[in-house]
Amino acid sequence: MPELPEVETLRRQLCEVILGSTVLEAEALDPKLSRWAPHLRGQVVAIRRRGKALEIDLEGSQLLLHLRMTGRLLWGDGVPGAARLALFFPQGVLYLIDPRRFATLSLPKREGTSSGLDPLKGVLPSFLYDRARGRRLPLKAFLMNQRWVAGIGNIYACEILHLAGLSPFRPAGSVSLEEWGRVAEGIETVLKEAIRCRGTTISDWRDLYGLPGEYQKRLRVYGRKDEPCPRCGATVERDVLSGRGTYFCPRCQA
DNA sequence: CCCTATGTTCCCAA
DNA sequence: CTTGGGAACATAGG
Repeated sequence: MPELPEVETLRRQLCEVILGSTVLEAEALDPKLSRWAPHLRGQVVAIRRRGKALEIDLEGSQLLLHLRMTGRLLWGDGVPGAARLALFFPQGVLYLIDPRRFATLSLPKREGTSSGLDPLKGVLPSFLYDRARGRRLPLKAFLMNQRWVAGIGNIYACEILHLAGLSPFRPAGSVSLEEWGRVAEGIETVLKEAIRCRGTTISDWRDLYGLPGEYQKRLRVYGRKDEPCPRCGATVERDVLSGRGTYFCPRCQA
């Protein structure tokens, strides 16, 4: 579920609640995660976001948490259904909830240059142009590949391309420098606005306190098949691209 | 039963 | 070796 805005929302809320606090005990409710429980102890020294993943520094260890499709973090309030992990703090309990059990814990790899840019730090059109040159994969698949820009998933890719007025099916290598400028602007506009809205709740995304986000009210095309395009009034279409539902306006996304 | 789902990784063919 | 597409992972809901 979570893309960059949702993970960034969680990161900020986790900093409010557990940064500097101490994990007294970790309990793996899902055996798939039991090997990590012993590593989850001690003071929380830092919480960073790497693309869609959270990197958590504890006194004696460093772990990378990726929520994948249905992972959620919830602060306190009794044991929720589909809980896979519980972290006990003096002031409350943090649960990892994940019905499909795709979420992963791992040891972060130290790599700076080979991982994708963080879109919140600014993306240069020339960087995108250079990386896409000669590639025939669809523009939307390029944006969703975490190796170039890290954090964009299916919903926000659709929204960014609508704002930029570009077809998701365009070969990435055919996009001009001027058009990449519109993509870069769309990335910044959409992701920052979505963070201000605390993410997009279409089915099950909730923030750390169980509250839904607000960005679903602002979606331009995602989930709006057969509705009018907010820019030109043409009918929004849905197609499948790289196995993912893809929403776009056939008139103003060239 | 069918299809769909905010993600990543592995396998395979070109 | 590189590129891009599709299946797999596991579960719930329409």
